[in-house]
Amino acid sequence: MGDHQAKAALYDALAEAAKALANGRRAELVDVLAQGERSVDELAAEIEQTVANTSQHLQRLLKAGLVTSRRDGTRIHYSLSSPLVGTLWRTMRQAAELHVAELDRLASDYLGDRTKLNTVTRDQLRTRLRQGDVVVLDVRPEQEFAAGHIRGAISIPPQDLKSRLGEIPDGADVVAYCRGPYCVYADDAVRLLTRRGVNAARLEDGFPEWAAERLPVSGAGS
Amino acid sequence: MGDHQAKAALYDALAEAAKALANGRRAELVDVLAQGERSVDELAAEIEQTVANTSQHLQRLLKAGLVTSRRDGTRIHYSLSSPLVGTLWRTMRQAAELHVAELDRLASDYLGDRTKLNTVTRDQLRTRLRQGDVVVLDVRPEQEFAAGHIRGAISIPPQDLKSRLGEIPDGADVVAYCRGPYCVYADDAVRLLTRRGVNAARLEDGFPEWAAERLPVSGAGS
DNA sequence: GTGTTATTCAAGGCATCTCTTGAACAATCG
DNA sequence: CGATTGTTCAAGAGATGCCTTGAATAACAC
Repeated sequence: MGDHQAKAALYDALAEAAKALANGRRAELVDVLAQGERSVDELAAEIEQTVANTSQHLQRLLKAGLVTSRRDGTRIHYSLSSPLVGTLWRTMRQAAELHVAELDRLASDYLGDRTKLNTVTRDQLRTRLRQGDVVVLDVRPEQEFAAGHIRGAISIPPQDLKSRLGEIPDGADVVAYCRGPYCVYADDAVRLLTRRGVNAARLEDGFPEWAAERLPVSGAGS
Repeated sequence: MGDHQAKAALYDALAEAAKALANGRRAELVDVLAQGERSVDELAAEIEQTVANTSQHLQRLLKAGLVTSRRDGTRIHYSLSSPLVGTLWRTMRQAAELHVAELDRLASDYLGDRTKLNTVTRDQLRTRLRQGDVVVLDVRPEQEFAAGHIRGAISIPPQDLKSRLGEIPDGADVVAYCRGPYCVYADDAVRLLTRRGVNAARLEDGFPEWAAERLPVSGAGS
C-alpha cells in the first residue's frame, strides 16, 4: 500500500477521462453524439470506419462512462451520458485551438479557405433574432434538427439544399449553422447561397455551443 | 488527399490536447503547475518520479502547448501556458468524478475517510469572510501561497503546522484549504486542529477553483 | 424453426507509450 | 580551466493502443 501508490492510482483514474478522448476517432464520435443519440452503424458511417472498429471505440467511451447505450430492437443507440461531457469536449477543443501548433493548417486543409466566408457571432445572431430580420438555416440531418435546434430556425439537410433553395424567402439575410466550428455543412451552404446572390453568413460555431450558453432553443425536451 | 484524411488529421490534432493529459503522471504535473511555476526537480519530487522521466513528461506537455518553460540560470521553470489549461484540467477532473467508476474508492484509498471531516463550500466561505468571523488557513508550501492565495488567508506550510499552531487565534473558527479536492494537506490540518479542540473545516476544493470563480485573491499579479 | 440484420467478441500485427539506464549538454562555481 | 548541478537526450524492454479479419450473439421477420 502506501500513499505513493494510492495517489498514483487516483490520478491514473482521473486521467481515464482524458484517455477516452485521446483519439481522433473517439473525438469525432463525441462531436457527433453532441448532436443527439445515434446507432452504431450511423456512427460508423459518420467517422468513416468499420462497424467493428467503431463498436470498439464506443466500448472504450462506455467504459470511461462518457456515453451510455440503449437497446431498441436490433439497434443500439449511444448518447453522451451528461451535458458535462459536451462541455469537456468543447473545452478540450478550445485548448487545442489555442495551444496545438499546426491546428490552423490542418483546419484549413479540411475546411478550405474561410477568409471569404462571412461569419456572425452568437451575440450578433441573438440580437438579430430579436429584431426578427434574419432567416436562420439549420444545415444538419433532419434527425439532429428534431433533437434540438436554434429557436426559429428552418431545417434543410445538407444533401437537400440545392433542390430546396426555393424555401428561403426572397431577399432574406440568411445565417447558416450546423454541428460546430469544424462542420462543413454550413460553409457549403453559405458558399452556395452566396453564389446564388443571397446575403448569407455562417454562425461562428454550431448548435451545441448555442445550447450550452442557454440561448433560445426548440425541439425535443424543451 | 481527400476530405476523408483531412478530417481525420484535424480530429487527430484536436485529440492531441487530450493525449497530453491522458496519463496519471502528467495529470499530477498539471495539478501542481496550477499552483504556480516549478522547476523540473521540484516537479519530479512532487510526482515521485525520476528527473529523467519527469522531464520527458514535461516535453510531452510542452509539445502539446499546454505548458511553457523559462530558463533561470541552471534551472528550468515550467508553468501552464494559459488559464484555459487549468480550466481544462478541472473540467476533466469533474467529468472523471461524475463518470469514472471506481473513482470514489480510489479517492478514499488515498485520502482516507472524509465523512467525519467538516467541509464548507466556496459560497459559504465567501459569506463568512465578509462577516469576518473566520480564520482562513492556507496549508500549501510558502512558494504557492506567495504566488496567490485567498484574500485574508494566513499561511502555514504542511510540515510547519504542528510547531506553529500558536499562530492561530484562540477560539477562532478555522477553514483550511490547499491545492484542490485531492490534496491531503487541508485534511491533515483539519484533523490535527480538531484533535486540539479547534473548530475547523476544510474548503470543498482548493485555491485554483477559488481563483477560477474570480473570488477575492491576493498575491503575485493582483 | 431458418434467415436476416445490427452489434459485439476474439485474435493478431504493427505502432505508440512508459519507464529505466547511462550518457550528453548547459550554466554556474571555485 | 575542471568540477558540480540541473536538465535533456538516446536506446531498449514491456505494456498498451489501434485497426483488420472472421466468427459469435442478439433481436427480429417469416
